[in-house]
Amino acid sequence: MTITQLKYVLSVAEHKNFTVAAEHSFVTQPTLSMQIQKLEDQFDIQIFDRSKKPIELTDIGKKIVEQAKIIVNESNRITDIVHQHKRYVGGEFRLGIIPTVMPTLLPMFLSNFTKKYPKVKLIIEELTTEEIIKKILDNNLDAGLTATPLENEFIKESPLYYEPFVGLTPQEHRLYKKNQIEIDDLEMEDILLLEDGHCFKDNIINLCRNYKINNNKGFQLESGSFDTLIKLSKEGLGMTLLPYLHTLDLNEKDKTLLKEFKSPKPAREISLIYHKTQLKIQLIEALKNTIDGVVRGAISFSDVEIVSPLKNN
Amino acid sequence: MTITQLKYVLSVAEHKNFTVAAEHSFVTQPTLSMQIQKLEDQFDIQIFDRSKKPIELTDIGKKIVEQAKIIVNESNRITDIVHQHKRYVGGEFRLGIIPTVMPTLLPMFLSNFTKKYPKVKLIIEELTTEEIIKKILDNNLDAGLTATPLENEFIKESPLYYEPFVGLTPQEHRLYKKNQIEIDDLEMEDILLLEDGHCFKDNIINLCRNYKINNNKGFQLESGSFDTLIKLSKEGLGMTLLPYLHTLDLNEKDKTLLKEFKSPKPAREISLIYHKTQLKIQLIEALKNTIDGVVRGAISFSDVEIVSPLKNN
DNA sequence: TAAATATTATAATATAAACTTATAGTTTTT
DNA sequence: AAAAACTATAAGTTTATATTATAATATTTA
Repeated sequence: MTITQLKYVLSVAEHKNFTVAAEHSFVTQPTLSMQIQKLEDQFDIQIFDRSKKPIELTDIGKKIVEQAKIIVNESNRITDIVHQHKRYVGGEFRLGIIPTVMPTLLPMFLSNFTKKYPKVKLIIEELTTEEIIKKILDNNLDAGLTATPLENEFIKESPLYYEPFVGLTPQEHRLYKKNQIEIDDLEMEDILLLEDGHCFKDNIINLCRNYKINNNKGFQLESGSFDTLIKLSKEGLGMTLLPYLHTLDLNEKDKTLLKEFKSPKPAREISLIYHKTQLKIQLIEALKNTIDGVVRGAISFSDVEIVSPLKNN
Repeated sequence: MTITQLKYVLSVAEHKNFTVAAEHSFVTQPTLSMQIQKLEDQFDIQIFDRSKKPIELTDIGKKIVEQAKIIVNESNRITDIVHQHKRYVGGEFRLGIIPTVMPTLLPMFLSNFTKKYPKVKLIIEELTTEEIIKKILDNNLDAGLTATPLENEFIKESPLYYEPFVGLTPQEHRLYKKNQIEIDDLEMEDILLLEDGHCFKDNIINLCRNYKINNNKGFQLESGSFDTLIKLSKEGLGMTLLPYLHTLDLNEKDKTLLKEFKSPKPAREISLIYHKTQLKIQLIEALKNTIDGVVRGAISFSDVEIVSPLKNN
């Protein structure tokens, strides 16, 4: 049994296909077939049920895969240990970021980070929370930036900042006259939301849920970007809610439409999340500290109330 | 990096000598040197400081060794998983037993066990508690039978039975007339003890410690076997204390000299101990159940008070 | 201090393992 | 029924691992 063989097993278990798994392992398909057969022969078991299409894991195969994950993970940690000893912060780092955080946060820390840690190759993907969690669990991402808490037993969350929601009300809106708004003021019917998949939408739904359950508007209109929502809102189709950092980019005229919430301001918690096994932990720490540094100046609210980003909560 | 290389590193770390480590790994010394060099080159570090005699681990080497232990351990677990799936209980099992348990307990379960699990090759060693702990930690033993509690953070204890101490008083002894004895009756000066290294001796010392601190007899006489102690005792050199199971083997005449303790009887706790990582766990369970079965008939005291086997407690 | 001993590193070479290309054998899809 | 997709097998190459022989170096012993 070799670590390489175990990696091949994990790859096939992930892709349910020898050919694809081989490509991802940078070897040819016969290599993979042979090595996995060797492993199966050695223990006199079948790891995969090749009669099923797509290929399935056998019962014992599932257990082997679980243990293989542990072994491969622990063996990856050796590199971590060496890097830590050399105080070397480098290598690839795959970071997933949710769409509603990406455009505001990324520009704030990216150049800082790459200047400070030039040997790190940051590979950033814009993904939904669900995709990020899945990829972290499958070891296809090293960390993610998402709204929290997520309540996933295998994922560790390290909160970075609390970002209040800010209302944006058009002039003709019933709340326009108010200086500050309250959660009780909100009515789902006249709030414009992002489309499904954005956890920011779930944040808002959770925010309102306790107060108004019905959310059947006369029209259904969901967009993928805040800019669209803002435009629609200004046309009088309803109010909308923005994350605080997004409001910093608005022009002066639009800023007059903003309405802060009364304290404690409802806010979303944005965290760096990563696998509990904490691989590449020194890189994670570096990233955390960099973001902490840039965010501290821009955003610091003391009296906030965290709204969960989870669905069906 | 391969698991084999890591095993070589662990072997050298253990034996502090490439040549000896090679023998224990069943390869030649150049193989070991080369493979370890390859590992060192790959990470561009030195694992061993070869200038020191005997060889020492470098700082980073120590960390590598710790991680290597985890990886090797977790990879050994694959075999466990396969065996468990096949409901196969077999292979080598290395068990350490302390001298004061060996002669009484081993005959009780050995033939039962080998009959029930014919594919297991039990390798039994008589060792002191300290040796057993060390060997379990170094993965040179799979489990041990010792007095507990040991309070070792890496070792799990699974109590098997509670074995009361029984006094043996010669006819001319001041306690001979008593029907039952109490801890307060004991005086270290007239108790014959096993020699150093036996935890049973430490049991007795702990038993007496709270009542009489001074243990300076006019003569010093410590033996390695209970049989010698019994003979000496019968010659009038003092009383002695025996573990309950040992008293079952005495002849009828000697049995008249036995004195039970008043309830709650002071007793030692005998446990099956093994590494917290629980390798070969199904074999450990098998052994536990077998011993449980044979012991249940022979020994079952409900009202006992456990005496610690630890020194300086 | 020199010789003997013990120990690790290196070189040359053999053996074994891992990988690739080519292709056969299945199953699934069109 | 033909084409496509996929896995297994065979033959041959490359790479990795191991051995034997020996050099280099330090440590003991005489």
